[in-house]
Amino acid sequence: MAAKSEETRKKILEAALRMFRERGFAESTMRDIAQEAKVATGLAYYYFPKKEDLVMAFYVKVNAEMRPKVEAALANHGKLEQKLRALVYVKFDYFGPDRKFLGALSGYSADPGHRLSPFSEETKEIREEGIAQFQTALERSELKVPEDLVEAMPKILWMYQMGMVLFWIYDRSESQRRTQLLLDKSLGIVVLLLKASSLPLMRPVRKLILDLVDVIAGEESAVY
Amino acid sequence: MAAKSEETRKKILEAALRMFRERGFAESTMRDIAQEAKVATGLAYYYFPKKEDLVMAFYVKVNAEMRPKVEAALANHGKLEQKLRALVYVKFDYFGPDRKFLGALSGYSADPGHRLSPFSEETKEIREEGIAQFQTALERSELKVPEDLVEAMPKILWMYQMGMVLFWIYDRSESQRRTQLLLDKSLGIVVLLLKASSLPLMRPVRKLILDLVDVIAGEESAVY
DNA sequence: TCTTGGTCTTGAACACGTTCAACTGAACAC
DNA sequence: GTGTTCAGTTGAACGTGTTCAAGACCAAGA
Repeated sequence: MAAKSEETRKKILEAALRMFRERGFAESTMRDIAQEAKVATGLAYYYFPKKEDLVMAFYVKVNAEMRPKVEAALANHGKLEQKLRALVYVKFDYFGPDRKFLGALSGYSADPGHRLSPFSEETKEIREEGIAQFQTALERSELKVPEDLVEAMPKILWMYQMGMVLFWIYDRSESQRRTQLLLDKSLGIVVLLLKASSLPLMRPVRKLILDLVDVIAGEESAVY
Repeated sequence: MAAKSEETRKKILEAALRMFRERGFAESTMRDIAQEAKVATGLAYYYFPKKEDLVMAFYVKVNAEMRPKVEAALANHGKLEQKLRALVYVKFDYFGPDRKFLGALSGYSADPGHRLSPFSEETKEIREEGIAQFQTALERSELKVPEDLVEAMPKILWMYQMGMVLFWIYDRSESQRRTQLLLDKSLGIVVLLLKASSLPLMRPVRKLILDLVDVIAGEESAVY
């Protein structure tokens, strides 16, 4: 029965996450994790070929757990600003207890070649789910996004969110007050810019931005 | 005599850089480096307590070697756009042969807590020298930077440069054509925005941006 | 010349991520 | 029942970054 195997896998993952939270990523050795899960070292590697894979599993787990809250945040029509704020806060809430341990990881975040990077092939599914959230947020908002921006806008907003999360992870101010501030100040600007972008006058500016997005997020691109 | 010691240090550093370039950072073991330098493993650690310290030494070395070229690029008055482009190109030229090996490192780039990050305490000196370059570029340009932006503008431009370099490092397109494109498209925008920012009408916008910069780059901040 | 005190230098040892050959036991075929 | 297979499991072993106790070397003082 596959149940037994699944059980073991779960036991190891849970031991790992417990340990990551308590002491941090680097400080938790695979030996300790295996011991905590009461299995041999090798077995941990049987289920998670790399230590990083434990982190990938963590991403997936948290992502799944967040889903209902995200859906709640997007449930009905409403102001875009509030929806964006809500989306970001769901992430802060769920990653909250792991902020410190995420910090240890996010060295990788800038390297799109690294599996744990939010821009990597391996995290593609999670990333696209994230982008889709912003698409929904836009659709259910008071804003009419210009036709030519419809495709790029969710990506841009997702990027904005990643920036916020990254800043939050490294924010050493008490209760991450700085992130709070940054979010307050920048959200308004983002929405304002979005509104302004609809003006007919702005057509050439939109073209410019789209070109940039194309280069940055394009097919054979470095990032994404 | 300190000369002997200096000699040994240099020998080790050179062996390391040679090896990093040939096989990459992760692939060069400290044992190999020491052997290549014909010393015991422990001695490499005597001069460079961590493997990373070899990289720090590399930063410092390249930074020093770049200085004359940078000064040449900034020598006389001229168009800002050209100066900015020149500054970025000096970096590309000097880091060119090491693009691949930089990629292996720049995992760290997002983590301001990591010594090798361009935002860390350890790289402060290099960073400030870089920011000063942009200050000079602004001073010797055709542009009159509004009083209230004088302090922040060099930092913003330095950030812009870091973005370009990061993108370049990960750019897998042939001859980094994408970076080329991005630079072409974005430089114009940057200069345009800078010019537009001088309009009296833009005062409140400037205030907004300065607030943002304050939060992001402020004292007890995460970044910087 | 001998002693001393410091700077250099050595290689073995340690902890960690990771690999692997060997073993166990349950499911299935006959 | 006996044999076969294979997912699951074990712990020893390997290569890596890093540490460290011990020794070599050398300049300066006696």
